[in-house]
Amino acid sequence: MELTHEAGACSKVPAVLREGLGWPLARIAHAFAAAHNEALAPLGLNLRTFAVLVTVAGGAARSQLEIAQNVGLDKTTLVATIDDLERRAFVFRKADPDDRRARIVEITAAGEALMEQAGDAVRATERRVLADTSPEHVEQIRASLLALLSGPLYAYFDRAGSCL
Amino acid sequence: MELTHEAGACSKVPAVLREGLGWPLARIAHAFAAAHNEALAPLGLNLRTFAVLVTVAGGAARSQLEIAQNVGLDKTTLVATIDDLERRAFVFRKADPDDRRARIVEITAAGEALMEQAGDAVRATERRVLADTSPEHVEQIRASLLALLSGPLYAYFDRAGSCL
DNA sequence: TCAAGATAGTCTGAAATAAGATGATCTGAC
DNA sequence: GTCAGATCATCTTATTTCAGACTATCTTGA
Repeated sequence: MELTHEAGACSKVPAVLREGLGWPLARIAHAFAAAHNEALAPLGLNLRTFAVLVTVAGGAARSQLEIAQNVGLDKTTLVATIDDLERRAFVFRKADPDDRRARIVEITAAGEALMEQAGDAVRATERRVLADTSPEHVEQIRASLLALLSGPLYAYFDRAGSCL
Repeated sequence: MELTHEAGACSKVPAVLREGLGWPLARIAHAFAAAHNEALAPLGLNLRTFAVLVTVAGGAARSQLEIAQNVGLDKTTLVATIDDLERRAFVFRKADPDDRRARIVEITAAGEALMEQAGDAVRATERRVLADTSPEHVEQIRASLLALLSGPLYAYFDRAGSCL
């Protein structure tokens, strides 16, 4: 049935690791990230810069800190990420009139265009990588994953540190 | 229902990210790793050293490279990890009589003892973090995740690079 | 036997990561 | 008003990570 590769790929992995959720999650998330990064590389992006770009575009996040928290990045890492995107003129910083400590980050026209392309690439990658899995099943996995956050795992969700 | 926190935790996350599997996987895997690392820290271990320790103990992996591939580590990273464990006398390297290039890594009695403790800690963490999720559901998620490897994602699974 | 290429482990250096410190600014209690 | 403490972005620094080079060894095929 479906688990063809489990034996092949994981048979030598100790039970303690295979039986839990932590190790499978880590490995599969890593594989996913690799697929996305590969798809985004031709555009000069990776999963992280893309995530920041769309978050900036969305406009839901006011400050840089808020962007970092939404996406799941360390504040220090975000500075470098914005620097990178700003250097290439996909976003720009401007002063926040209401709070002179804060910087408002906005997307440029070039950034919007790039984001469109990148969004297509990301969606295409998801489709390609999940080609063997029915949309219903994917949706079910997604819901299950997000549901985990309702439990005690939530305490670890918004920790500092970069997940991308 | 179960998705209480989805709105709270992810409402500001752009749809492109939330709709796919890549970003949720990354964040949740990161949260899981944080929980495990926290639990293992008092023992002087982390998810990576623990994974290597149990793999060595399992004896299924002959060489260092094989350990690295099973666990999902870069070979360079593994050298440092083994160095660390060896310095603290939890494992030791010995010459492979059949291949003088290779080193056989074995666990010590102290390593076995530590592994027992660490295994308990890891299992307890999984239970704690998944307290709100039924064992059947957990098992279903786990099976779904591993099943993804039957598809095109498998190509990215055994890539070089450390996932832990 | 020898050469060519693959493979195991290690080392090096460049890049990425993140904890903590810093300077500027805001907020609230008095 | 002002002072103490919180907050935003950034910088500094120590650590981690990983690609690529390197040595030693094995394998294969002439």
